[in-house]
Amino acid sequence: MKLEDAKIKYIHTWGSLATSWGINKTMAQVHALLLASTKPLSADEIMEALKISRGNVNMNVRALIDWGIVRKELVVGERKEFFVADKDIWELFKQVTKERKKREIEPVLKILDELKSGVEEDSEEAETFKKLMNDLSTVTNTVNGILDKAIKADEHWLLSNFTRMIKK
Amino acid sequence: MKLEDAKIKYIHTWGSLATSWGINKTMAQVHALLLASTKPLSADEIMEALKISRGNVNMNVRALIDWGIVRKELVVGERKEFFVADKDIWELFKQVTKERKKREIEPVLKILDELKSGVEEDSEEAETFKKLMNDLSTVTNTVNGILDKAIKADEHWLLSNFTRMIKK
DNA sequence: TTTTATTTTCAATAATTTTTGAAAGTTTCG
DNA sequence: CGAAACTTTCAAAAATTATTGAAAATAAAA
Repeated sequence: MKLEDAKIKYIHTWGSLATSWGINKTMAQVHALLLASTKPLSADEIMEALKISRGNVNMNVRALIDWGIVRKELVVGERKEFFVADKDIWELFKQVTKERKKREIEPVLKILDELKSGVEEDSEEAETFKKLMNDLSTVTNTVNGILDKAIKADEHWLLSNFTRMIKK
Repeated sequence: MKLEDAKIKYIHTWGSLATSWGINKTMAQVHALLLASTKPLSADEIMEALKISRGNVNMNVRALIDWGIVRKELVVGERKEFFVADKDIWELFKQVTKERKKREIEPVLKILDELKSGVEEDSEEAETFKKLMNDLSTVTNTVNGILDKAIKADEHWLLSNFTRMIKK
């Protein structure tokens, strides 16, 4: 397979994985492109590579920066901005995990707790409901805790400790 | 707070969490409704509770059954079908994890491996690319392995073993 | 300061995903 | 069998989400 074709396939694959996990496809593709690049890329280069508009590049690059997984890099003698993605994939994984936890999981946990304690009634139905809120909280909290640990862990810990643990 | 209001808020909350993780909102809401119900519900009852069409109920209930998290239940003396969701939230978590792994993660791993070994070239750029494929594989494989373990674990193992491990 | 390059914004448009609802298909019952 | 009860399908419509592109804003250079 030619490198160019492999890159295209990789960018598409990553984009559709992202889509099925609720992440904008173009955002994932811009990130994938930057990951695979040996040098910083300008907005024009991203436009050209992914055949997307300037506005779209701008919005998605901003979002990636906001997520903490892409940064600006100055190129000497150039006036425009260039962008790079950190090549450490563990760092990426941790950063994405951290952001999603913060943005999506934690607010839900808060609401579940409010609902659990907010209902005074104690009919059978209310009890079922409270138990459900409690169970959902427990699972979500456990998952949240595991993710916390993963975020704090270093690569070595994740690879050895965790990996050893999960191999029966 | 009144139970009815709490239920509505819970169904909405769960629906929007699902949306941000790439799961259809209505599907999550139907599931949430069944979870919170003390008795099996018919298509008509779901339509009424969520104010959605018959076709929509049918499609989403089918999808939930396909995911293995909802099942039909016969109600004596009734001709129509009734649906229930398993109340064991760990079971739900494991089932959803299993399906997403199978449907989304594993196919991507396969492609990453193909791409890693499929490129013959060995320029600097090709090497960067192969390293990237390798790193993405490693992280994805590790995550996949952790999920595998979670799927096989029983509730007790998850709660004690895993929880203890993740608490510093 | 003025000009030029570059980035940002955002209303309009396009693409995608979800939902509807009515017709067709099934199943059950008399 | 035929009718009634119920479920499924799917093309069209609606809703949501993503993208464009040109104008406005900003920053650098002259």
